[in-house]
Amino acid sequence: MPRWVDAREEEGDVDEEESSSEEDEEQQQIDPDDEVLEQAAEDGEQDPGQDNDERAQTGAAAGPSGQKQKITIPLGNRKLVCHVCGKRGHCAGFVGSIYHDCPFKPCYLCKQTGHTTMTCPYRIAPEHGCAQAANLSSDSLLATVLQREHSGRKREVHLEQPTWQVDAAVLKLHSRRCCCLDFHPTKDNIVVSGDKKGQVAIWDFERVHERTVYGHMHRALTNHIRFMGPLHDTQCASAASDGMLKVWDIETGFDKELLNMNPDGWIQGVTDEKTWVMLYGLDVGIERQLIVVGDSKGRVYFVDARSEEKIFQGQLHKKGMKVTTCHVNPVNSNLLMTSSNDWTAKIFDIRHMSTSVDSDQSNGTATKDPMQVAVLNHPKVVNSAYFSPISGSKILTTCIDNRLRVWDYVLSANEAPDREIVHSHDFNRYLTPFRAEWDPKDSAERTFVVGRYISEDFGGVALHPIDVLDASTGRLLSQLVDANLSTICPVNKPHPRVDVIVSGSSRSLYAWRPVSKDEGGSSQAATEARGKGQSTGIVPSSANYVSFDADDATDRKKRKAAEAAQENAKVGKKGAKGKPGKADSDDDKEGSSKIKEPKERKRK
DNA sequence: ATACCATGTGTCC
DNA sequence: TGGACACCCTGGTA
Repeated sequence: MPRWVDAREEEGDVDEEESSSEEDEEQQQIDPDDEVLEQAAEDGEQDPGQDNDERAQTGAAAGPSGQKQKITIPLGNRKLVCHVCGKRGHCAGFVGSIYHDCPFKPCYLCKQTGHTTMTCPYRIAPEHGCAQAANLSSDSLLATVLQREHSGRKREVHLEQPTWQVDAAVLKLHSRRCCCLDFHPTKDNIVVSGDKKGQVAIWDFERVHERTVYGHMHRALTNHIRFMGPLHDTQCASAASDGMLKVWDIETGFDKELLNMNPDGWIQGVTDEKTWVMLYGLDVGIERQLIVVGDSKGRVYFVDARSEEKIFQGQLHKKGMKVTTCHVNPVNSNLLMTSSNDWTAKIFDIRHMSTSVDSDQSNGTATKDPMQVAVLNHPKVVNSAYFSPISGSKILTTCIDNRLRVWDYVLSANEAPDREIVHSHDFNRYLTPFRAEWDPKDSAERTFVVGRYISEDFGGVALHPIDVLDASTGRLLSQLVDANLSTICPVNKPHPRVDVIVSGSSRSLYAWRPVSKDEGGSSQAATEARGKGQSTGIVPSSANYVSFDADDATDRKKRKAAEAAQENAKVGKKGAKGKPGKADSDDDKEGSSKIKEPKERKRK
């Protein structure tokens, strides 16, 4: 299916729809430059405004007015229309597994003009375009490339890096896309996840069928989940867009509301998007059992998990801007870092409370704010800001300007970052925001993990790898791909104790483990396939796949009937039963799967 | 198979 | 300051 075909075209009379696929291919392989130049000359007198008008017209072709003219796209004449810029003569889109940018748009990766993503120097550079922040400007691009050429590309090869492979996967665990993850503080094989509809799940990635789903922990997007620490290892805190901060038990599903920002609920005609408050960034200071949570209005709240009371509320970020993450320093729990849509991350010292500039005076509870120690300015929204996990002295931020920033010392946080790493993760709409996460097992505090937005061609298959990067050099250490995982993985977390990375992608969870070279499975094959330019695609891995929502079109009706029958029978429900995905069917311990529904049932 | 849609941020006026 | 709209390598459902 040609992904580049625009809906507008389909509304028009496409006269030669039946043009053969070879023809299509031929058309798309036209050198964009030639065609573009030619076309630009042709369109010389046509300004962008007109373009827009034309677009609007065609878009409204089916509108009630009916007088809009249909456009005709004579494919035979190679008059392609680009759905990105609306100009004719070229088409942005996939050709096979390789995406061709619109030549009139800046590079998707580094956002600079003059080249496309395919030829972006940062994409080719061995250090992933990593540069001292001061050097990072358009006129240093050449210098970056020069330096690369001087120092050689040998550093790209790092044999000691393991190859990662999906070891276990639970497909369609959630009913909506997965938004957050956290690992159990004491049990190495347990991960919890939350989804876009407020569903939370506990999954055992060693016994892949073992999972528990609580259907309606929240009534909206679960933004963050954090375990309450080893002494309270069945307790989780979660913050969601329904404005609730809850602490709940993973074994019973029993939950307590610690904060409800919208106590009156949604009142039709009164409540709107402006008055509704959502909770975003969440962290737990384990020692003090202090829950820190930010909301959609730039406010941050401290809640004492023991007394279950709010002990602080303050406007720490710009009004109306959401606080995307909160992080308590792992060594000095007095230090708090927040990141926000107001293009900053900030560090606070919560020992020193000073008179607040604009905290909420009305309820009298918040008259002082923690002392602001540093402001980390960014050119765009900051998706996340985390202290390094062991010493707490480094800082890693994810910003939607496609740069990952590293500060080597907290004390220099007020200055420019020590490193900026160009990396494709600018996408917030439709997807959970990407957040780069430190690997807590790396004592050098260099390794971190982040999902990649732009796809890469792996032997004829377009996949979105998960990148393991070195914060000290910007070097790409590993890229995790699997043939069965074709969707983007915005949510990734390295395990704090064992060699596991868990990824949340769409409704599914995947657990990756390193494999040695000789037993290297399909993922390695996939990685190699890229270099060898194999066109055969990737062999499915032999991982323990289990699906809880068999989505085969052929099975769908059967499943619905079965679900209906179950529903009627009103038996303690297990959800759509585990269907072994690929390789394992011997281990289908039906009895061990469980969906607990203490309050409401998982799905209809 | 295809249409549609939910959705967040930036920019322009 | 707020509304309109562009963005345009999504994933799921009807």
